[in-house]
Amino acid sequence: MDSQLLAGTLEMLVLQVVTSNPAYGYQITQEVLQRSKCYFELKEGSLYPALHRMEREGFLESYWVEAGPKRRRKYYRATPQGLAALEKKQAEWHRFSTAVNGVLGTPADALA
Amino acid sequence: MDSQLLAGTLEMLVLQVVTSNPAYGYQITQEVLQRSKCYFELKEGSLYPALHRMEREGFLESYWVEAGPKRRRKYYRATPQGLAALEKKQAEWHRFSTAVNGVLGTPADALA
DNA sequence: GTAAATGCATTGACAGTCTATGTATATACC
DNA sequence: GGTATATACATAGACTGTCAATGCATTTAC
Repeated sequence: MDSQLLAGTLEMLVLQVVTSNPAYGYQITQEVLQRSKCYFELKEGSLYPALHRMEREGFLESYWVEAGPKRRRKYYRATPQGLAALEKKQAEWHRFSTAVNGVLGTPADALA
Repeated sequence: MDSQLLAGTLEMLVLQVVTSNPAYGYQITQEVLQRSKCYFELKEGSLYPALHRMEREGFLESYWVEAGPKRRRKYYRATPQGLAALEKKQAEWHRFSTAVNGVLGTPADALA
């Protein structure tokens, strides 16, 4: 995983995951790990600041769930603003990757 | 242009451009602008530090060319190490974008 | 003659991820 | 019973890299 590259996409990835279903921190790391075929190994130092940031921005809501006598999980789900932000970020990602491939001269049919 | 996204790819884009032909700073910005269909508007504050950084790392070589009685252009070209770095960055970019699309659930045939 | 484009470069602000650390429970294995 | 690993949240300081702003100067178009 390239952390420089991650910078611009982390929020989009997290939003995408919690849009399918509400999820808690550790679960999000596992879900992203799995969907990316072990490419993205999210670190706590990146994930939690991002979650708190997006909650402050109104993209996410959170609630606690008891998961055993002494274990709590903090679930996050996307708000309507979060959904809108996700769509915007997806469109931006598409423009960006198209632009990069344009500079690289990559033919479209090489992108499988 | 999203500057967060740019972060991880700027060096690759510059290397790609000067690999085709040696180029000077302003020319690189125009070439990237054109190849990306006006998506990437490289700023001096990003480009020049990157050029100097890559020259220090041995990825680029530079030489001055007179372009008029009182105008000089500083051309950059990729070294063999720069070429190797470019190939590595391209492979990393490919893995990265594949991973992102995997998380987004984007089907391969949607990537044109 | 004057505005815009060309050309190189640096500085300080800012954003975002990383490593390292802290605290604690749950599980698997011997 | 003990120990290592996985689970679970969170923060602090280091580090990297882009940005806006600025500076200086030449060339071109009107």
